[in-house]
Amino acid sequence: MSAESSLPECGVARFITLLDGPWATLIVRELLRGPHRFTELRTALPGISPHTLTSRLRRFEKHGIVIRTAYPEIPPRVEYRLTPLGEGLREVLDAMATWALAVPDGEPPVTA
Amino acid sequence: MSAESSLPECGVARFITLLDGPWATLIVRELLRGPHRFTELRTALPGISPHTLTSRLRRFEKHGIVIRTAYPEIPPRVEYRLTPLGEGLREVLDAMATWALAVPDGEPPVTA
DNA sequence: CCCATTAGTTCAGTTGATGTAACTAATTCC
DNA sequence: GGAATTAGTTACATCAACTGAACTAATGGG
Repeated sequence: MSAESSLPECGVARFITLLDGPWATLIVRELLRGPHRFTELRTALPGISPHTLTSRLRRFEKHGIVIRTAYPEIPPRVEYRLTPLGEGLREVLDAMATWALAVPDGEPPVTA
Repeated sequence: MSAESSLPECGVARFITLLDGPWATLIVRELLRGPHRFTELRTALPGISPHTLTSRLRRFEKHGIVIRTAYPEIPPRVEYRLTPLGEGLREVLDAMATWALAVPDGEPPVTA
């Protein structure tokens, strides 16, 4: 059963189903800067494994968030770019960043 | 080491550090509807374990996102409510929901 | 006296995601 | 001929988050 295809009705629940895990949102953040090749994404996201990167990209592709374009060259070249739907995430990430930057960084100084 | 206190500089990375895991965002969604007691939150979020709920709530409290108020009664009564900072998440969740609802639900019809 | 209630805590156990390493194809460069 | 490059894939091991059940305190009710 492709239960993974049926998204929750609640918008918020739906969002976190699509962009779960620590990497998904970060990948989108990079793609928002422009199209990237597989290796460029790996470089931009230190620590991500090719396995994880591939799985996230595949899911995005499946849901129409990114477009994968493979050029028949040697060595291979593949470009990932956001679709208009994916571009719509810019507002969400902007909202996230705006809010998060307002959160005090460390512990409030121990005044006691 | 309280490395957990130092948040990433990037707003987006910071956000997902604060609201990680599948439950964090859902808890905020509930709290956005108004203050809740511990048990009310458990009821509103079927499947969450008390352990997970407590840990999320503690983190939120630590970062000034929620306020925990314990009334010295028997049986105990504890109320969780968002701080003004936490209320600021309303815009973020709204953006998430708005975007996610625009994502087609199932597989795109096989037109080929 | 014993049970129910509330807000947790603690322990242990499982699952799923994530990372690591190695390996592939196909062509160009040396 | 052999190395390098790119975009993955596969298998395997690991790790952490999450769950579940049981247990705590303190008091009111039957």
